[in-house]
Amino acid sequence: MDEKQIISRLNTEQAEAVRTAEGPLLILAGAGSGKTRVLVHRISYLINVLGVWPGSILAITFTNKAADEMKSRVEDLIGPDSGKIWVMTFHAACVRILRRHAEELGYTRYFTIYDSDDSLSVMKDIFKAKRIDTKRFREKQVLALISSAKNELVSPDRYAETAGKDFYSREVGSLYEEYQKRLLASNAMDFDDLIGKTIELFKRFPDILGLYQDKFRYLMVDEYQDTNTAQFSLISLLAEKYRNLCVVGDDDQSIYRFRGANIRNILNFEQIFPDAKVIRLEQNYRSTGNILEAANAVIRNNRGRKDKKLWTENEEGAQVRFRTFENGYEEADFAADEIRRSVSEGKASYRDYAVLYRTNAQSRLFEEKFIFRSIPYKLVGGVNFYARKEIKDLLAYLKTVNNAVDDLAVSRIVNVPKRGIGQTTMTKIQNFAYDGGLSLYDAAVRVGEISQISASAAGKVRSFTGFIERLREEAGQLSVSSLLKKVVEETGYKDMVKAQDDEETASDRLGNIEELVNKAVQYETQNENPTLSGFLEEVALIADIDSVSDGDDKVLLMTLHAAKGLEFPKVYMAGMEEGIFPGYMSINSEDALAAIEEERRLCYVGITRAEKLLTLMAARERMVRGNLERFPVSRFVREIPREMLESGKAPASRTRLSLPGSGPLGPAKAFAPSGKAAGGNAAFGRSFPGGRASGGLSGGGVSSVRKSANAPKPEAAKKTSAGAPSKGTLSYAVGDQVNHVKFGNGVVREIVDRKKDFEVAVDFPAWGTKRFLAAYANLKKVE
DNA sequence: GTGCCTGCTCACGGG
DNA sequence: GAGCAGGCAC
Repeated sequence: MDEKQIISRLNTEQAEAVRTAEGPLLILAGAGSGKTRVLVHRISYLINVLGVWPGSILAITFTNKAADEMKSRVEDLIGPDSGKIWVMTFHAACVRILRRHAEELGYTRYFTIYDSDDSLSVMKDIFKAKRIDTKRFREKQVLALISSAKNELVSPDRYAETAGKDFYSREVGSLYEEYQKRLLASNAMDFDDLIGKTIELFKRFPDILGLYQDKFRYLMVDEYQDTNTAQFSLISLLAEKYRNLCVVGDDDQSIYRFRGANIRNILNFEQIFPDAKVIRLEQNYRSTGNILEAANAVIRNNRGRKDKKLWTENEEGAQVRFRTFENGYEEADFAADEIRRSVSEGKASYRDYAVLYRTNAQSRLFEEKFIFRSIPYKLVGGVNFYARKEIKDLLAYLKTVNNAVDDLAVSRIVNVPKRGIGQTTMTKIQNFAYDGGLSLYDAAVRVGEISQISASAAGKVRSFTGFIERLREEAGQLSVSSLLKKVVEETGYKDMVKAQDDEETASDRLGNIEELVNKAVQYETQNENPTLSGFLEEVALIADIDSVSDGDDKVLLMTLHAAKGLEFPKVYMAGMEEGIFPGYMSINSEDALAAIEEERRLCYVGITRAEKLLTLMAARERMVRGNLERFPVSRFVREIPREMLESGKAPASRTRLSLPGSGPLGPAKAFAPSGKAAGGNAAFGRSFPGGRASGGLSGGGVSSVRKSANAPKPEAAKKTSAGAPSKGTLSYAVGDQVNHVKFGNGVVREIVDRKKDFEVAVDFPAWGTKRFLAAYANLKKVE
């Protein structure tokens, strides 16, 4: 494709952006203004017109889905050479660099990537080991602080320095240090480390940085408004030498402040790069005039944004609709009914629709109604596939084979499925590992040297390590999927699932296992050089949204966050209520102003997803965490001038809220739906406007449901009798001194002959009298 | 050693 | 409403 062809497909501003190949460039790309089009054509221009070598281009996106889309569109334009371009997410690019240079930083190239669940497990272990009072510190909170520290490039050392005398900060600092120590010992990095360690690599080894600066002479960053300080620093380092940095973003769509996104990166780009060229893309090709006007009306209430106004040549289209309902059920039913009707009348396909909401918890009602009306849908988000227990277990086997010093993976699977290696044995192995500076796995291999472990327990440990050894030997010859299948078969994992779950759950989980095997096969076919660590890496970096494909004729259900970058002919935005959206957390937050502006940007993102028809929905009352709450209509709805909204009849609803005027809101601080602020008395917590205390709804009703759900099943009796140990005889009598693993030595005070076993009462000097069943207590007579 | 029950806590968004 | 730690029963 030559220059003329490329330019002919673009408008004036787009063409200018494509032609600006050298120097810093900021493209302010409004929603639906064709920014992917610009990026793709810019790459084509660099290669086809300027003769740039494809391997010297690095294009960074935030999701794999965006990267894949860009890759395939570039391939359409320039052909197979496109494979040489690095089009990938921040995290993937960093992993690729780190695998090559991990040794320099004290890791091996087989390092494991920890997701947030993994990080939480590590932190819980640390809390236990350091006996941290969980009333004063919370694991998640500490992790959040560590994460923000990493996003701001604050090392444990510097954290400790700046903590000063503040007790809390000092403690967090020491937890941060310990956390990093454990990750390094496990040859593991968390998501933030992937960025941070790459920066560390570049800063400590200027020659390595130089290598990549020379390689990536042309840098492009998509969704630039969502970069955090660390990511910005990474880009700056790479761009320092040749300064060919093109960033594309929209400050109005910055919605990831909570995970460290620094909106100043885009707002101050021209200060940081004074010679930067700025190009604005303000023509929208996606939405109707009415939808765009509504979006503009909402977003103009934000301060501190770059001035811009989207416009379109598209038709005005239908008015934006606003519907109110008695409750969340009616809201969901309305959308389901409309969708089903217009599809059955042949006016639309399921894939034309998306339902967007603020929180994942809101999806349930829609799922119910969609199932009830047989509407095919796909739920994006919620519990990530790779976060499911069975998937994490099986992957932990692969991780152990790949990186045996990953203590977290080892402790996850050492007794899953059950092989009789319980907490007691594990504690002994852990102590041995700790004393000798060994990994858990190495300690387990040397189980014979641990004197307190009985021969039978040691045998069980050996059969585990033997199994891993065999897998490791075969890993060289076997494909990833064959290795995975072997793990599933030889551990008896499926039998465990069938035995411990009810039929429906078991079939779900077995399906997930099949799905994982499929993913492994898919990975092998799609990669020229498939490796075990390559597969684990791909799996670690995948996001739920990545699985959404245009092929399925399904309604999409997802959060507003997940919807960024997507577009649909018809969009429903649910839960347009004060307290839901904007959420009460932002209304009540310390910097409510900034928090609500971020919510407003989220609303803007939602509105601009719609091409032809947008429906805003609100319910008068809804169940929030088991409590019935009432919320007024969202301020965002009120920010759209009345005459722009069509608030016609809502067939599913009998009573409708009248549309409130656009006057100022009442006191925002009134929201405290969780009841926390009221010192535990839930009735006082529900202080919604005009609130009536609907006490009594939570307690009794909920627990009676739980009871009936857990009614004993007929097979319960069978299970227990099968698993019970035999009674046998005792090696000690009343008055004897005995030893217990946890409580130490004590004196037997009483032995009672129960039907199946002896009940033994023992006096311990430090613990008082404890009662055990002999078969389980494993008491040993002290001679 | 393990499974089950209970009470407690937490609770927005996600790579 | 859900997930989890801790206690209890077998």
